[in-house]
Amino acid sequence: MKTSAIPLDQLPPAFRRLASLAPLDATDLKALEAAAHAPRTAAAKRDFTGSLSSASGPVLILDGWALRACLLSDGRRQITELFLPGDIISSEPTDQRSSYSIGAITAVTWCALDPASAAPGTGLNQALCAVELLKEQALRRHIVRLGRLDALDRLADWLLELYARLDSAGSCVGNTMPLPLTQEVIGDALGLTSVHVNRTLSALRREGLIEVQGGRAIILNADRCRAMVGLN
Amino acid sequence: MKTSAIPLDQLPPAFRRLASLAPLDATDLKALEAAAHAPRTAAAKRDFTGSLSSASGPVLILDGWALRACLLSDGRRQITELFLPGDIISSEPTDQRSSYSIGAITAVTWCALDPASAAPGTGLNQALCAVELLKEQALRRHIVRLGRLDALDRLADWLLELYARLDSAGSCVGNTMPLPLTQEVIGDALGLTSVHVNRTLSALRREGLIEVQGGRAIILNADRCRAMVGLN
DNA sequence: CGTTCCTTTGAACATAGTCAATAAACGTGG
DNA sequence: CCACGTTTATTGACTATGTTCAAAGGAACG
Repeated sequence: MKTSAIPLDQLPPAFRRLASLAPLDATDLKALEAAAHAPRTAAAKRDFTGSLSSASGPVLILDGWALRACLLSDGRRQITELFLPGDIISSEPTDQRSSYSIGAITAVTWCALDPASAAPGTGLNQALCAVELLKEQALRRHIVRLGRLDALDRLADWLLELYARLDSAGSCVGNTMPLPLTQEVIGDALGLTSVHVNRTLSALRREGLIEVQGGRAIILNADRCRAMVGLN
Repeated sequence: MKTSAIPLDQLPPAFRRLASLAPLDATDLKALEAAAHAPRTAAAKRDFTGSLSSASGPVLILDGWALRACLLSDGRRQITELFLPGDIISSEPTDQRSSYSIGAITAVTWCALDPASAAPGTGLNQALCAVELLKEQALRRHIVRLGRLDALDRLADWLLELYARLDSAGSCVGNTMPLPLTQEVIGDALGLTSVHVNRTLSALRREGLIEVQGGRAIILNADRCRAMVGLN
């Protein structure tokens, strides 16, 4: 039943990301395309927690960058996750009081997947499980970053993770990746102030490790970054 | 089929925790007891990552405290999760290179659950899903703590979370809970040094908020703790 | 009873935060 | 295409929170 040899390179990033995690057959792709036929959008910088609750199944990011953040009573916030094309936003039932919210960073296109199309045994189901697993690993990794890495290592390690995720969706060119984030957003993700992010980015560039500028990041020396961080 | 009215109070903590998350019927309890009939143990302070791989299904902590930690190349470590009685240790396939390990804090008793006994639709399945969901929420919350709370708030918020988890297993007496952790372990969980944990614990006591001593913690003023932290 | 691990405390230091001011980039409407 | 207002980036000086190093006192355990 598997029509293999789907031309990965021609898929849009969101589908390509999923296809990179599990073999998707024609049925899976048809289901994805059907879901993507009823796309919803969220404007840049807008909270769209509310619109998500209308979705019955898993929510798939088709395009754009989104985040989950927690607001503190003094106005500061901590971003716990970024959602890129191909990512799934899990529903988080009940615990709505805990003041987590989903926001769009850039303009975002998303859709709800039909639970039936991701029934156990399908490639799509495998892919969604893999995404979920990766997300949990990413949460743990972020805990390690925030708990034990200083600003330089934290930023380097985090940018490398983003590169890997974007690359698996085919969104990177050479060692360059899109990074449509202000330094303030980066700070909110990494538990730093935007001022300190700015200084740390300068340091990364000065060291010839990573260059961030104009909505893009260039990994100048991945090996040296990894050696510096000392994780793995 | 549901034999309701199971006397919660008489269940051992691990079962009680699960029963608090989903209604368990006699079949569920029988399955749990069967699994617990083949208990495995890990000595205090020992790594038991290896023994877990022999388990075919979900691993349930029956007794004792365990942790998942990540070791850095310079010897420091970050604890990402604590596992208490009633918690499930998820398997983490493949990604074994990432140097996460499971260790016993106290002596630990655990068992592997039969996947069949937790088939979809059973109460046990619901309970396991609920545990998994709570764990993911705990990971996010910890990210917020590490990213945005100072040592005092971090410690207070974390101890309150531990209290809630222990209480749902029936392990607390009044406002007192067991806390078999050295200040070094607390530091590794919270991204602090043991020295600073010590000073911060003094501050918590001085403020009349929480008292930690001799393997126990007493929540002196939960409301004031929550107000101070400013999360939720 | 001695050894080891854990806690407690002090002093000096380091990393990151705060406040503030300026410059650059961006978006919008003329 | 330019002028203007707003957001974002950059830099400096100062402060604060947490770390490091070191030493000493307690508690636990064989």
